[in-house]
Amino acid sequence: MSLTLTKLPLPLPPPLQTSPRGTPFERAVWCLTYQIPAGSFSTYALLAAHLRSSPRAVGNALRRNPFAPEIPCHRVVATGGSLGGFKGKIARRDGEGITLVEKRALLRKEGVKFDAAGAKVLGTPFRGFL
DNA sequence: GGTTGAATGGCCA
DNA sequence: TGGCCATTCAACC
Repeated sequence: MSLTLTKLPLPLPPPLQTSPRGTPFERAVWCLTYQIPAGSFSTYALLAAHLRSSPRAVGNALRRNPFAPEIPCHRVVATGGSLGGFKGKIARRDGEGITLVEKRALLRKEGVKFDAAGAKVLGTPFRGFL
């Protein structure tokens, strides 16, 4: 599906400014993810809706995110509030990794509320994308 | 209510 | 060209 990404009116994350790598679609996903403010969260479905694509492609792009902690991909959860997949770890260039548990802890630290079970996020997903 | 299967979109080897 | 996924929805126990 062809996207009109010739010139995204989106704030370009610093990592992307210095590294113009990635496909236009991936960059679009990363830009949208970067717009999610701390203490908020969004879903794959919402990102997909804005990009006129499918959640599967969004997850694919986030998985290919070369700037794991810089781009707040941890603020993107699955529909329903589930944290979704994280493949257990996010591979970092240093070999470090962020586990699903740390992802949840990070979100909670930013102010995101979780349910009693701690498996789902509470509140309204951020959808104020440009 | 929880689990399984199929559909879908884009990227890499 | 074929296969791989950080999803989602619907149907079936």
